[in-house]
Formats: sequence, structure tokens, C-alpha cells
Amino acid sequence: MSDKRAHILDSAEILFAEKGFDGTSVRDIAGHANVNLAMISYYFGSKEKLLASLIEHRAGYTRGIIEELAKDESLTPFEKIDKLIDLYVDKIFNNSRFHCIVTTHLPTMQSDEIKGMMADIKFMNLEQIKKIIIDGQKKKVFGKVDMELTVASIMGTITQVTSSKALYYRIFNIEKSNEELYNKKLIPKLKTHLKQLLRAHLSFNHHE
Amino acid sequence: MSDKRAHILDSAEILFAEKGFDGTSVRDIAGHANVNLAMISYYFGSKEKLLASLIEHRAGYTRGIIEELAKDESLTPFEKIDKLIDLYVDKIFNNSRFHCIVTTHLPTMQSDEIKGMMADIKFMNLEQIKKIIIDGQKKKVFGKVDMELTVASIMGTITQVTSSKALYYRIFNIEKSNEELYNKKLIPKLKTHLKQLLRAHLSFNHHE
DNA sequence: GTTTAAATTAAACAATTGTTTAACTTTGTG
DNA sequence: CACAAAGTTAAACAATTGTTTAATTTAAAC
Repeated sequence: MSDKRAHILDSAEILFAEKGFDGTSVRDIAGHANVNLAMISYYFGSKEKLLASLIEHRAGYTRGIIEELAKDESLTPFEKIDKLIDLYVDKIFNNSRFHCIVTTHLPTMQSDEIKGMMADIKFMNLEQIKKIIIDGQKKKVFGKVDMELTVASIMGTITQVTSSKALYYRIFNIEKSNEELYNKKLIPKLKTHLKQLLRAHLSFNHHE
Repeated sequence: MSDKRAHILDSAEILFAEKGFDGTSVRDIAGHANVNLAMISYYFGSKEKLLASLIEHRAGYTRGIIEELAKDESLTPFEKIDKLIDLYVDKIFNNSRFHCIVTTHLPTMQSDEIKGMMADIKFMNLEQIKKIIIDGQKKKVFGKVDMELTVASIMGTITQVTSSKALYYRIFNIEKSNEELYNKKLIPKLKTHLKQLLRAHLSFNHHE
């Protein structure tokens, strides 16, 4: 991929995450990427196609990792859940800008193409996690739970935390600029909480 | 409140929920409310102040109900949690448009005033639920959990479900237009799931 | 009924938007 | 070098935006 093209995508990601799709003008992106305004139409066709390109560029990023995890026979179901949580949390915090776009900005988009891409990402996530849960149930390790809503709780918890950054800065008493400390404190807490939550929830016969 | 003022607020709520703040023009709102364009500036001052008025108008709507619940001495901690979940889920599905604005459109706003109002709403929710959990812990009914993240799981699950409407229509095999059926199927499922999830998570000594 | 304030209107305003154009460099190829 | 394609540019385009103005109508008070 051309240097300039990649540069535009990077700038778009930064600005979309920060100010949203509508809140970011093509001129903003061009300015941030230090390219001429017309180059964006030239490379991507339109602002919306630029966003679609960005999604496509990023979405395939970690695809496959979870597939492997689901197949892995050397792990117990609970170990798989723990590893899944580690993977998801790390993935999301490592791609926090893109995750911010997906969770807070894409849902507001009107475009059917974008909506379709979103639905696909969510559906894929859902199916992967479902496989792990079903496997645990077959092995009589997990009890009966609502699969879809269990996945919603996992994803929802992470999304809730990442989209309420300001709130958690306040709760943990961290200065706004100190993102490193924030992550260092929050990530282990979040992982522990999710593992504990799911361990209790998925345990076979946990409600006597 | 003047008829016209209320009418504008209603229209704004509908359109903001559907198309977002940036996606809705002042002319759209005026057209939908059947009032002259200038009336919006006349009544509210600006588009952004209109949004602030809407938030203020709606936010106080159910405030107080949860306060009462927290104080109620006749309920066991788990009964309180169950009732809290019923309250929240019902409240959110009954005000789905406003909830949609709060969860998917407000987080994208740049305005500091709006951000402040959002943070206040979240903080209030957090504090109310915390009270109930702490009470249950004092009575040795609930175990030790991360309070903030437990709340994040409750709110996050609900938000995840409501913001992925299209996905759940697909999962439950419901025609897109049949919202009544969708609610009738989803709401009980969601309530049951959350109660089960929290019962397992909060139980004292659930991890042996 | 006259006067004063509130309500309402159509029109204009200035700014910004995404996109296109047409001219120009640059680059690579024969 | 010559020539064609790709890359790059400043400028213009048409459309839409939120807000304001100045004029007019309605309502209320005296």
C-alpha cells in the first residue's frame, strides 16, 4: 500500500475516533495527513468509502486467533474462557482507537454498507464465543445459560468500560493525561472481574 | 410548558435517536414538529441547547425510584437486585429512544456541557447500585466483587443488547417491523439472564 | 381600543461541507 | 528524449448547515 494511502488511513482513524465521522471533515483528515484535499477522493472515492476501507483494513487484523483458540484441545473449557478474555481485552486496549470507532461511532452511521460490515463483525465474534461455550456444555463443565446474552455481557462489559473512560479516570483517581497508569490499573481489574463473573455464571449447577 | 416547545422536544428526540445529533438538521426538526425554523433558536437558543434541554427534560424522569429501592428494608439483597434489574430493563425499553440517544449518540458529542451531563447520569446510576451491593455485603449475603465493574456488566449488557437490535432480530428470527414481538421475546430473556448472572456473581463464597 | 410584549414568519447570512475540475508535476517505460 | 500514466495541486462547485434579521401577526394588559 502506498505511503500516502496508509498515512491517510492512520489520520482518519485518529480523527474519527476522536471526533466521529460527521465531526471530522475531509479537510481535517487531509490536514492531519499532510496531503492535498483532493487526494482523498483520488485514493478512496469518497469520505464514506474511506471509512469502509479503514474498517476492512483493521477488521481482519486479529481474525483467526480466536478460531484457533476454539479448536485447541489441550485446554479445559474454563481455561479457554480465561484465555478468550485475555485475548479480547488485550486486543481491544491495543486497538483502542479502532475499537472506539466501532463501538461509539459506527452505530450512528446511516450507511447500509457500514451497517452490514458492523453486523458481520459482531456476528463473527458471537459465533466464535458460542463455539467455546457449547464445547464446555458438552463436557458437562458449563451449565445451561443464554448463549447470546452471555456474549452480550462479555462484550458489553468491555465496551461499557472503554466508552466511559472519563468516569473510570474519576473513580480510580487518575490524572487525565496518564493513560499508561490507567491501562495498568484497569486491564488486570477488568480481566479478573470478567473471569470471576463468567466462572460463576457458567459453572455447572451453580444454582442449586 | 408551551405546546410548541414540547412538540419540538418530541421531534428532536425522535430524530436524534434515529439519525444522530450531527445527522439531524435544525430544519429536519422544524419540519417534523411543523414549526418555523427560527422557533428553535427562539425557544432554545441553539441546536446544542435544545439537546441539553432534552436531556434535562428526560433525565429526571425516573430519578428517585432507585433511591427508594435502595432504602427499602423489607427486601432481601437478592430481591433488591432482581427488582433493580426489572426496573432498569423496563425503564430502558420504555424510553428506548432516549436511551438510544444517551448510549449511542451522546458519547460522540464534543460539547463539554453535554459530556458533563452524561457523566452525571452515569455517576448517579453507579452510586445507586453501589449502595445496594454494599448493603448486601454488610449482611454477608454478597461476596467480594469489583463494584464498579459489576455495575459496568449490568449496564453494558443492556446497552449491548439495545444497540445491536438488528443482530438480535436476526438471531431470534423476527421480521424487522415486528417490534412488539421482539420486546416480548427479548425482555424476559434479558431479565432472566441478568438475574442469573448476578445471582451467581454476587453469591457469598461462590468460588470455593 | 390602544399599547406593549410575545410569538411567528420568510428571507438572508456567513460558514462549512464533500466532491469535482482542469491544469500541473512527477514518474516510469520504451 | 518522448510519451503516457499516475500523482498532485489550487480553485471552484453546489449544497447544506446553524443562526440572525427585520417585518408581521397574535395575544394580553391597561
